[in-house]
Parts: sequence; structure tokens; C-alpha cells
Amino acid sequence: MFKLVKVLMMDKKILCKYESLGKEWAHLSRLYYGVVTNKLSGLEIERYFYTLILIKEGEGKITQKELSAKICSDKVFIVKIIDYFSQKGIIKRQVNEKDRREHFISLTKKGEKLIPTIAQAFNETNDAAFKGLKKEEQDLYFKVIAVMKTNLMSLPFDEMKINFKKVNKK
Amino acid sequence: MFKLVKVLMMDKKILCKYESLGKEWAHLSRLYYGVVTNKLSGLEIERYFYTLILIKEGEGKITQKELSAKICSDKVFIVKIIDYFSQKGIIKRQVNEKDRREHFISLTKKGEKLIPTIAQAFNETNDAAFKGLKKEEQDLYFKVIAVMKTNLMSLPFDEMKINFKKVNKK
DNA sequence: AATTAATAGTTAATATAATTAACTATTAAT
DNA sequence: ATTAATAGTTAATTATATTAACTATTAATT
Repeated sequence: MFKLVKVLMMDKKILCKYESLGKEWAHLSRLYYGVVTNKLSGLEIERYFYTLILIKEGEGKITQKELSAKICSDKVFIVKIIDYFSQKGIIKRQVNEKDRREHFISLTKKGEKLIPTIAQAFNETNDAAFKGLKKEEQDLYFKVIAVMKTNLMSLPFDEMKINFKKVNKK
Repeated sequence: MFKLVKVLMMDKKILCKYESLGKEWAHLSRLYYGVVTNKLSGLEIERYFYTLILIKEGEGKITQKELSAKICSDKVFIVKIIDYFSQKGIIKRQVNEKDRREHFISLTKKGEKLIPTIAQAFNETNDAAFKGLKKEEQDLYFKVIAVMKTNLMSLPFDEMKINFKKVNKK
């Protein structure tokens, strides 16, 4: 019943194993985004990198509604992100003539130029994370992660929001 | 150079593999905390569960400064959490007589009663996540995660904050 | 065909949360 | 002794997120 606490109190090594998995994943993703943000720190934009990748994937046909679903945010927040990018001339809005309520979001030429850099930062970080691990180990890792995701998704859960923010040190 | 984007555009299955690892970890931890929060939704407290576990581990001798370091937050935020718990009579502050600037935080009897429930929620969620996976698979998973953490920590990174929040659906 | 309802996106108002600055009490350093 | 530093707190400021109200447009109802 007290397993988590007892293990934490008994032995540092086992602690890691039975400590909250969620905390470990949160720590890893924080680290990951810290690395990516650091790699991209020279760019004119300093946030919402992944959203730009989604816009690239959208091939000129993604709407704000769709983006909203993909990044699990509400439409007001999307407007802010879109404003942030379009002020810098990185993306543009275009009314969908088939349904004039919708706006297609696409990259400008200036925006397109950023994509290779951003994609490379993600790729390099992925590759760096897997460094020193054999192909079979990597494959098994993905298998385990997939099983865990399925397992957790089969349980009842409350919807959570997650949010990353760069710490500005003084 | 365009690997991430190209793969994303080519084939859905491979996409998962080379998609941002950080995004996957963020998703998993969101799910995990969603499950834990759901399990604990009947309790008087509805946040900062892990902080309570840290206070339990502290065995009556943890200070706000130490908590602040463990959960990577500033001292003002800690005061808020401590206020939240002490208003409900779950924890108490005690001046350290060896250094009267410091306050030891400890659980009240009422607080102690919550710990088994909270620890169980974390344990159950851990166990559920690993369901159907062999011992060797679990061990390899931990090995891979440890290597990845070491790999990422060896790179330059910007400090990031992470933050979870329950979504209140309407 | 006219009215009503619904949707995508935007703007503005409000509420919430995070950050900073200023403060008290205490201890450490000069 | 005086000054500097630390742990914790409070209050003010700033930033962020949420809600509500709105426009333009399309879909549904009668």
C-alpha cells in the first residue's frame, strides 16, 4: 500500500523505477524542449516551433480549427499564435473560397526558409537521444511506449493541459 | 535535412517513430496525470499530489526552500501550495529552532491519512502502464530511458518550466 | 425564400496565475 | 557593531488564460 513511499525511503536506485512515470516523462520532455529551444535560439521566432511544422505539413490547406485540435488549444489561443507568426511575415491567412468562414494558414517564402532549420533541430535531438542504443533496443522502446500509451488510454482519465515555458534566468 | 517533415508526409507509421520524442513524452505524462487525477477526484485536495508525497518523504524535516528545489518552482509559488494545504488542515509549519528562518513542513494526522490513497493512485497507474509487458521489456525500457536522459543532459539546453492543468469541460 | 441555428474566426472583458519587488525575521560575515 | 545574506511572506505588477460578445458566413428548419 505504501510501496511508492517506502521504496523512495529505502533505496535510491529502486526509487527511480517506481517513482511516478509521469514525472519522469515530464522531466524528459522538458529536457527535450530545452535542447530544441537552445538549438533554435538564434531564430527570429522563439516559440511555437511545432505549430510551424504542423502548418508545413498542412500544405497550405490547414485551418485554424484543425490546428486548434492538433495542439489541443482553444481557437482564441490559435489566433494569438497566428498573429505572432503573421506579424513577423512567416505565415499568411487565406480565405477558403469553398467555405468563406474558414481561413487556410500557409507559410510565406520567409516561413518556408525556417522549416529546414526547425526540422533539423528536432531530428538532431531525436538522434542525440538515441545515441549509443542498438536498433533492437530502440525498437523495443517504441513497442513499450506504444503498449503503455494503450494501457493508460484504456483507463478513465481527466483531460489535462500541458504547457512549457522558457525560464528567464536573472 | 527534411527528414522529419518528409517522413510525416510519407507514411503515418514511421511518423510516430521519428516524430518529436518530446511531444510523445509530453502526451504520455499528460495522460498519466489525467489518470492519477481521475483516481483521486474524490479527495478534498485536487492538486499538488506529488508535493504531498515529497512532504511525506521529508519526514517532518523538509523546508520550503528544499521543496522549492524539488519541484523546480520559486519560493512564492511554494507559499501558495503550503497555504492551500494548511488551510485544509493537511500540513503544518514549524519553525526550525536551530535556524529560526526556516520552517519545517510536515503532515498533520489528517494529511497522513491521505498518503496511502495518493501513493496507491501512483502505484496503480504505474502498474497499469506496464500491464502486459514482460520483466525484460520493462528493464530494457528503464535502461533506454536512462540512456536517453543522460544523452539529452549532455547537450546544451535552455531551462524550461512545465505545467499541468486540469481542463474544465463545459 | 425567410428565419433560425450553427460554425470559424476575431476582439474585448474578465479572471487567474506568474513574476517581481518590497518587506520581516533571523543568521552569517566583515 | 554593522552589513550582507537567507527563508519566508505579502503586495504590486505583469502576463496569461478564459469567457463572453461579436462578425461573417454557411447549414438547417419550416
